Amino acid sequence: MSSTAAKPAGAGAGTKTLNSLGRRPPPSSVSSNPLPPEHLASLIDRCSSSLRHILQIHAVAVRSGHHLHPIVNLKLQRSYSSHGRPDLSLSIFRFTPDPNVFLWSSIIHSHAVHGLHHTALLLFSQMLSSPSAPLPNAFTFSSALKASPLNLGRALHAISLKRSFDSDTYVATALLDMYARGADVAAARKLFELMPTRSIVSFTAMVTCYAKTGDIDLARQLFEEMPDKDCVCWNTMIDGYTQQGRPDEALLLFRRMLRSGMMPDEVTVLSVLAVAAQLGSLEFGKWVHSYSANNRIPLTMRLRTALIDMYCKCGSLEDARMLFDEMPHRDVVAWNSLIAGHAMHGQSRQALSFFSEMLKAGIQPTDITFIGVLNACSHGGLVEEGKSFFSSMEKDHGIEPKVEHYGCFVDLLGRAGLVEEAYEVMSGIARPDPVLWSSLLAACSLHKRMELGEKIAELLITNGLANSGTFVLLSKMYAAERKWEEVARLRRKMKEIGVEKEPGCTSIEVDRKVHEFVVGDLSHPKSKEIYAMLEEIDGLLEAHGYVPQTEVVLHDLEEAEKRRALAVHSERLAIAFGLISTRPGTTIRIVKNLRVCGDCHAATKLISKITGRKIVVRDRNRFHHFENGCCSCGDFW
DNA sequence: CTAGGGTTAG
Repeated sequence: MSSTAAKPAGAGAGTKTLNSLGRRPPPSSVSSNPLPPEHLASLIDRCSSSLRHILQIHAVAVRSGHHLHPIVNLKLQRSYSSHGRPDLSLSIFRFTPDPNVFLWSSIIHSHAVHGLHHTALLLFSQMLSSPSAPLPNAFTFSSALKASPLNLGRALHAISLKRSFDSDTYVATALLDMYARGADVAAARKLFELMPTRSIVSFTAMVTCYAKTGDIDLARQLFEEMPDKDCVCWNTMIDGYTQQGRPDEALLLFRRMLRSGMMPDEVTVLSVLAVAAQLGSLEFGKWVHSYSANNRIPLTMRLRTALIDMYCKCGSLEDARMLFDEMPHRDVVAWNSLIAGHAMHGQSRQALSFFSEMLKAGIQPTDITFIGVLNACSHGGLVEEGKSFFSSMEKDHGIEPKVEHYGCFVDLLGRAGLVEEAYEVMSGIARPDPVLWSSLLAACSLHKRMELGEKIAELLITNGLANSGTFVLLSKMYAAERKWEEVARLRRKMKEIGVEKEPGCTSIEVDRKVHEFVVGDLSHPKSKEIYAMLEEIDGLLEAHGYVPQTEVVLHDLEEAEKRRALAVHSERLAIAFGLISTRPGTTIRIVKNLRVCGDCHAATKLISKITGRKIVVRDRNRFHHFENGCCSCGDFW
């Protein structure tokens, strides 16, 4: 056997490895420990779940001089990688005198799976250029492909053809995955169709490709054609719907998965929690939480963080906070969720205090952290703090503001009425995003800055960047000034270029069932009771001095008609349904797909006072907590 | 003894 373990260089190299791990160096002479390498290898297999044990076995291997035995060495390297320590894997590799093709393939793979694509490719190129290194085989190629971008991947594809690796189903699937990542659907499909044998894995890779490029229906079609389904392909399909913003279909598929007897894993739960978060469905989110606890899904960092995010987005900061406090360690992602969560609930001071706690704990913020921080400032109207955070992100933390940060910043200035200043910030950006202009337009609408608003809207419309929101905001400004002919002109224009106003829709969850309402909805089985309740509320509102803000209505109607139009907004229907179908004193939680309208905001404040109910409203932008006649947003939103 | 599909935060 040509084991390298006997080479004298090995022991010295091993000493360095251990020193770099901060462990005691081995004795200078090889110990008489009789553990044979085969025994060590099986020990590694059996202790693979504990990094501590692996480190101990590594020490024993060095003491007995077997650490460079090719199998022991490889298994140690793989163990470190599977524990998320490619750094330790690399250190083993560096101290191995003449790595064989197994170790080369494995070290490239270790970096590729951890997203360290650059290092993986660097190692691959070292392998190709080093005269003493072995020739790469199909294993090496499939690992290198995992780290390859489209252009390099095409070159590797050519070499694969030349060396007939393409008939290897693993290489073929890795190629398919490479094209899928590079969004070359045509190439991926061709590979898939020409594959001699299609495994469940290659099917899943193709389904992923369709789902990621937005063709979710084609993905579904292929999914249904799969002869066998495992947990991964269910997860792919469920998450595809989630990512495309089709939570209802994700949910239906999840239910079907459970019925079929397939056991969900952590990834399924992560995806389904995102569904709960999208729907704002606290009951369902809680059900998923207890489901995962009852079905032995390990409560990993990722799962805890996804739960925190779900609880924030479903309106329960208390549950989010409890989970956060129970975390054994908190990484930046967990902090980000907590900060963003408090920002979206308008708890700006709390969010900022979490941010400073995080810095004190020595956690480096990321670009995402600053989105939460700037959002907190924006929702709280904290202009000076916002400016100072915006400038400090690059200065103190070396994070260059992205378009999203400019979005938050422009929003912050605009909301506070500093539209000119916001305009100046925008002018300083090379390629301002239409989202930024829309945000500024919203500020102009809010602060009745007609002239600038018109200018921005024109800019958006003439550049083909306008969406329904652009027209609605502009219409709102004209309607406020009673320029009905302008409003009508806009409506014609919308028709002409085929933009449709997104219909407002509000949902409420009662007894684990989601009820949806649109404006003037009569389709609910309890419509009669709902409208009776609405009428009762209207009477009470009037008695409490409520005056409808008819200026928010975008049609030139009689005053009485405007009032009627407002009274049947989707959020009112949902609240009325909540009042008749939940116990007195309980909190009513509703979710609206658009921003809550000014009139409904005023009415909801009063309803909370009259009925003594807390009402939590999630709109497109943030949460409003109504209690005893006040809203947590302080009427600033 | 090495290889292929799904993963959280705005």
